[in-house]
This record gives sequence, structure tokens and C-alpha cells, in this order.
Amino acid sequence: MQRDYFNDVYDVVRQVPLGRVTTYGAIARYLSLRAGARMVGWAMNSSHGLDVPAHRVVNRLGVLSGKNFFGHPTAMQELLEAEGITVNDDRVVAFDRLYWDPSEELTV
DNA sequence: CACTTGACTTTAA
DNA sequence: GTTAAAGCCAAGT
Repeated sequence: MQRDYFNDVYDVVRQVPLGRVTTYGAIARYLSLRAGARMVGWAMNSSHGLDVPAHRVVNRLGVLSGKNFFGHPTAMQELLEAEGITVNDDRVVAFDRLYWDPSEELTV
């Protein structure tokens, strides 16, 4: 079995509570990915068609870095707003409040 | 087969 | 405080 950490990433993202968001670095750190956060984003690129709420994953600044990859630039924002998350200027409002850390909620 | 790019993050100047 | 460079690994060209 190859390092299917893509699958691990998907699993973690799926466990993100509705109305919450997480960061690539948090996932990467939770999975101990030495690759860093980039591979998480790359994994998301392959998550198209899966039940992976990639719209809940943003960069550490709370910016919708991947909105451009959702087919439509506003799709990601629409999805977040549909979950009760306020998005302004492509950034998650109160990101610190909505930030969800897997290592905190999933327990170490 | 080698180089470039990439949905990132952190440290340094 | 803002801007620049380095670091990580994989996939595409």
C-alpha cells in the first residue's frame, strides 16, 4: 500500500464539523506529513468527486486559496456561507473562532 | 530523465 | 510591519 495519505487527508477533512474550517498545515501536522501543507492541497486536487468538503479547508490566513479550483470562483464561498460561515473578501470571518484543529478535537 | 510548478508554512532581513 | 527566500514532496511538462 502506497502512502495513501490522500485518504487520510480526506478522512480528516470529512470529520471537520459543519460550520468549522481547518487549515492545510493543521491536517499535515496531524498526519505528521513531513511533506508539509502543500501535499494536503495536492490531495484536495484529487478529491474532486469525493465527499471531501474541501471548501472547509483554507490556508492559515483563513483565505479561500482554492476557491479558484471549485469550478466557479464563488462556489467555495457559497458553500461556506451555506454552512453558516461568513466569508468576506475571500476570507473566513472570525476564522480564529471557526478554526478546527484535528489534534484538538480528535484527541491525540 | 531533469526542470518547473503548486489549493502552504515558517523564518529571516 | 512588509517583503523575500527556503523547505517540503508530488505531479505535470
